[in-house]
Amino acid sequence: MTQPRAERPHTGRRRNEAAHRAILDSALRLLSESDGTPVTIDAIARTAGVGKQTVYRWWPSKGAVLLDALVDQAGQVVPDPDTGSLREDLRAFITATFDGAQSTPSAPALRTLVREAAHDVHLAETMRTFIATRRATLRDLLTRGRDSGELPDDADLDLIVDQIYGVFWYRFLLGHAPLDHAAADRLTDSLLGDRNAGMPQPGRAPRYGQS
Amino acid sequence: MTQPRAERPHTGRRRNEAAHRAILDSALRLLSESDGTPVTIDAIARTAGVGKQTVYRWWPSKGAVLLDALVDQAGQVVPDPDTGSLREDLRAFITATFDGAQSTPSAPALRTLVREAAHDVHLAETMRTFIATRRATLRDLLTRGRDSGELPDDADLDLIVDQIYGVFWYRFLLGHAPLDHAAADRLTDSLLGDRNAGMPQPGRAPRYGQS
DNA sequence: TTGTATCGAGACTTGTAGTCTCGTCAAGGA
DNA sequence: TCCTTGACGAGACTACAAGTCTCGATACAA
Repeated sequence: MTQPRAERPHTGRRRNEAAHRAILDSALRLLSESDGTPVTIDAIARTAGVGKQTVYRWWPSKGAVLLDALVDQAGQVVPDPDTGSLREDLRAFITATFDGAQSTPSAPALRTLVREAAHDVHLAETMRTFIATRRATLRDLLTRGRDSGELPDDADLDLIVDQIYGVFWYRFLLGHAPLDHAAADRLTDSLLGDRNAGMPQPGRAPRYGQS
Repeated sequence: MTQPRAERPHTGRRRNEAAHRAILDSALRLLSESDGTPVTIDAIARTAGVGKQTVYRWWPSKGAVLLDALVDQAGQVVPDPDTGSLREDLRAFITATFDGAQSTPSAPALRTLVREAAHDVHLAETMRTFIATRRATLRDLLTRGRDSGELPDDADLDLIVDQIYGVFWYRFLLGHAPLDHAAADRLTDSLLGDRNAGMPQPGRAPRYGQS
């Protein structure tokens, strides 16, 4: 794992940042315009006015380009609301997740990306870590809620996380049902108990102690 | 849509049922043994001792072969318990769904199949209808529960269905958390209210009337 | 000016789905 | 029995996409 860069500074022509940007832009555009058919490297390079080798000089695989394009525009902003109320935090997180995937022009892009990930090991791995940060944030949010007594001590946080992301991906990929604010609200209430939304209730007071 | 078969009975050699079976068996075996790499038609035909054209004489695409192989061995048996208790019915349905996908040797096969479906329109469509029958059964089960008052009238049945299948597919495909009986139980309780599992409780009595 | 690394361009290799062709084989009809 | 018909195994072939390789041109620094 020697780094030759440390020995000799750099000679020769520098990498072209403009080409880098053009590739990302083309990738994102093609991804957005895709009707489900996979986006090809040839198409990306051609529309970016760039040689294929240039693409592979910056990224190791097609999947890496596509994911980078999407991340680049979506930003790495993970919502992490902290209003003091678990219910409000959760509602905000779910709403932001739903909105984030739908409002941007990247919805079809993200769908295409998932399809590509099914065959691209490199992309699948990168996506997993991308998703993991969001899962971790959500889990922290739930942990706060459990510590404050808004969730019972024996609540299965992983199951709650999976119910949220399960519903999200399931509806996002199949598109058979909406991912709107109403759905976010109902999902929140379903997970925290929908009969007493926001209202304190004796039978549900915080419990300290192992079940 | 004329049926020439009605005019002239049939002449020539008949289709070989043995070849048909051999293809399905080979497909299923390769699917089961697959480590994630896609199963090729060449491999199926070769291990079945059959020409590629014979495969395409029976099925329109690779995906059709794979799905048929899986359906053939899994059977079309959709669990539909009716014990009189929604909670028990739901628990049984979820447990059966979890078990069905995992206990058989078809778990890796099903995972591979989903990956293939990402690129095969024909397969994706067939799979959608396959899944739809299961969704419908689950929805009927929930409707029974709502009619009997075990679910409130304003319960979002579609959301419950999606929570169940969302968690199922999410965990099945990612494999980061178990799909065991404990998980099925917790999911059931989460959806019906986990604080009073099986016990009648005044504050949660069935409510008739729109919210 | 010269050495070096990147550039655009495109030929090339590899792998796979699906088609086409060929000689063979089985089944029914004449 | 022989002939027609259509399925059979085998494999060549086409189409297409990922990724590699090569080439002459170009930009930057010593």
